[in-house]
Amino acid sequence: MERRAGMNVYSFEIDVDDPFDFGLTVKKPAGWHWSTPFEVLDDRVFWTALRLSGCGLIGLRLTASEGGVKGEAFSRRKLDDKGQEELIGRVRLGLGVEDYLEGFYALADQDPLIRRLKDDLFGMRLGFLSDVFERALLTICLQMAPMKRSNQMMKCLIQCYGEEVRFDGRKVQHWPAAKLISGTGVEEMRKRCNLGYRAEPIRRVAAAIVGGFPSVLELRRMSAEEAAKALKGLYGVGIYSAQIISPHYGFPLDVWSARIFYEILFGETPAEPRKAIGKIEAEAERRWGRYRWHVFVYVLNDLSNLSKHYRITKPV
DNA sequence: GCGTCCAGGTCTACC
DNA sequence: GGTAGACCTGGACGC
Repeated sequence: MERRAGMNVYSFEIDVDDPFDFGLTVKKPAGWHWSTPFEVLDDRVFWTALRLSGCGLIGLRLTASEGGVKGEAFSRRKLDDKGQEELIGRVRLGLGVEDYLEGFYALADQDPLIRRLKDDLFGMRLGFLSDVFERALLTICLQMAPMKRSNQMMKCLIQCYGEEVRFDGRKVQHWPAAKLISGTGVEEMRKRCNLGYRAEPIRRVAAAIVGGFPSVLELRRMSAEEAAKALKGLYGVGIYSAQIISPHYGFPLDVWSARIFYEILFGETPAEPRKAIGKIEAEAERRWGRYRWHVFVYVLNDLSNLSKHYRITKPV
């Protein structure tokens, strides 16, 4: 641990087995953020932020290295042993250190879709850095709204209620803290960020987090079923959102992804995608089994290439 | 310019 | 246990 420009800097290294592509992992081609929409990738260096339970918001600089990643965590408060352990656990989860890409890629021998995905996005791991509250904000904003409006709501939440951390000559804006949102009026949030009915579930999820709801690392230690049950207990979080938030592998189909997977699996556009979800889930389970989450992430990040070979409806 | 429709789910009431 | 209807808002679309 050293001091630099008024910040405590904790350096660490994380080994990641091949295949591993750092850039594809932290900045997925479809544009989904790894931790916050305001993080920055510049060649082999990535600046982002995350919130640790005992230390608040910290800045994170990650650099691709031989055999993995070198990291520096910038914090106002010194990271104690518990904080360091939490940090390493979160980054390992984010980098998908335990994703079993070899098993997924082995399917390429018999599945032409996997072969194409492997060629296009070789080394992309599936993890995400964000914690339960940030993932819940994402999924609630995605509900019943076109992508453009979802992005408007998320960016407004960050700009109106979020925090920023300045470190290493950079500034990164990050999601609001659950404690702040749990104490903010529903009506104020609704009007300020045009959240509509979503303001109520956002405040109630925040209150649950403040009340001791399990962190993403704690959910990881549970079974997939236990984690899903806990998440579905949150007001505003249903089956779809729970699968997005959970660190266990799922197959979270909404109307948009259901349409895409139906087109890929059955070669035609479904008249009613929502009603086809059960059929798609069954076929995905049969064809890809435990790797259906791998397929899900790879497909949604490879649509521009896949659309040259499959008839895929463009998103709204 | 104005009215209508509907979107990357979830909850609740009702049967 | 299954299902219809309501829910905010703003952009797209037709006229």
